[in-house]
Amino acid sequence: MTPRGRPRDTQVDERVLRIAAALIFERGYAGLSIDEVAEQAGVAKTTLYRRWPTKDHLAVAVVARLQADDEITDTGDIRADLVNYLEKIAAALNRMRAAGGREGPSAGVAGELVAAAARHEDIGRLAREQYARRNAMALALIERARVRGELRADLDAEVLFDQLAGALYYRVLITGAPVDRAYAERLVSSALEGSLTCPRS
Amino acid sequence: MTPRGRPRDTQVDERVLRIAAALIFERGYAGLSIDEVAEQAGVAKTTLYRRWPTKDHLAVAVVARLQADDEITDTGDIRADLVNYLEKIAAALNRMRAAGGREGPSAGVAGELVAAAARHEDIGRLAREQYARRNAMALALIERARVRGELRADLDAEVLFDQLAGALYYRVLITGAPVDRAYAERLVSSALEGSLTCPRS
DNA sequence: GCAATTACGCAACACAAGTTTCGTATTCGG
DNA sequence: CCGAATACGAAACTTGTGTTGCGTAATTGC
Repeated sequence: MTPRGRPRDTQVDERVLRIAAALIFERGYAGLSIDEVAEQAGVAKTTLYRRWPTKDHLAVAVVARLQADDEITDTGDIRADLVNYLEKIAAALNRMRAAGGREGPSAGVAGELVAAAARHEDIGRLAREQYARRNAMALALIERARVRGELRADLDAEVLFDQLAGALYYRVLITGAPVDRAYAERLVSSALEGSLTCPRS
Repeated sequence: MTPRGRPRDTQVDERVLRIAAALIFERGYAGLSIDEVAEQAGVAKTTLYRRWPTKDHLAVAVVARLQADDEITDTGDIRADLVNYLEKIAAALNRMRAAGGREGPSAGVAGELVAAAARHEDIGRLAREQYARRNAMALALIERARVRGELRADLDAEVLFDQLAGALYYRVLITGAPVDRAYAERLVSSALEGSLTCPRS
């Protein structure tokens, strides 16, 4: 079952992704030119399009390979675990936001990737699978804390994670406010402790 | 201090926005062509670019004019008020998501607008001003509830609103999950009541 | 070795966003 | 009425994405 025809040059993938990463982080998404990548990589444009059908796909591939697989830590202290996890997400978001050398509160490359997921069904599906994987890890963490009595029995874990992750994305993508460890701590405190004067009433 | 030269034809703005709205909601952002809008409106392309310097600006203008100014209701029941407010935000998001006739969990036009805000400093600034206005109204609502004793005195109002609005945006833009009134109720319950087994400990 | 299959490079092309140039049309201030 | 300032229309142009056609190279199955 070996593939029939001439095999692809695997060095091309490596070289192209490296060059594209340099361009996108130096000049931003708009500064990433397919023609320039092809020229710098010494390949024809058709060779690029054989691997990544659009510029969006190439950009997603570039960013995807930098995303360290966020491993989750379970120390038994749900508050600390959540803060650590959110800090990893925030770091990834800040990396993407910094791409392009912007200074202001721009969402940078992160905003373009959201649009890419909206434009192409396959990118959207891929992204949702990634988020589902992450979500499952976080839900498992929350579930363990619930079982051992740290969290309420009638907890809505899905909503809790939406609240935490959503607040980070909202600030980066929409309001442009900063996200750092201090914010993650405020966020977890607020979500865990609630807002009512007299809860469970 | 009347402007010097020939005045702009105000009918053009109206006609162009109407045509652009029809195109963007029927065929999505990619199906919005400047050339086609100009042709259908019976004006030259330069006339469009005099008013909206990029396609992104035109798209933002189209969507902005449909956004009903979300008025906030203060019934004295913070839970009900928050649910109502979130439902209005969700309705606006669902409208944008529906644009383009997609079916799947795509973010539709909403994703493109996020990218537009990331690409153009002025659009980003405008958007942040809008969100700041909305945020201020929500914060005032929360503050009143806090003063009358419904909410905790040491509440972090900024984070609370990020949690609520952020979860909605996160689902629409990132995970593609649905947002409706039932979800808004789960969200408010979770945020208000907290997650800890024994809060204030 | 030979046919089928796939990859590659090259060049031309289609298409849309955005720009430039230039001639003409309005409006205001004097 | 005249000149400055701005708007409009038409057309050519630039740039970048993405496509197509074709000749050539590499690999597999036979």
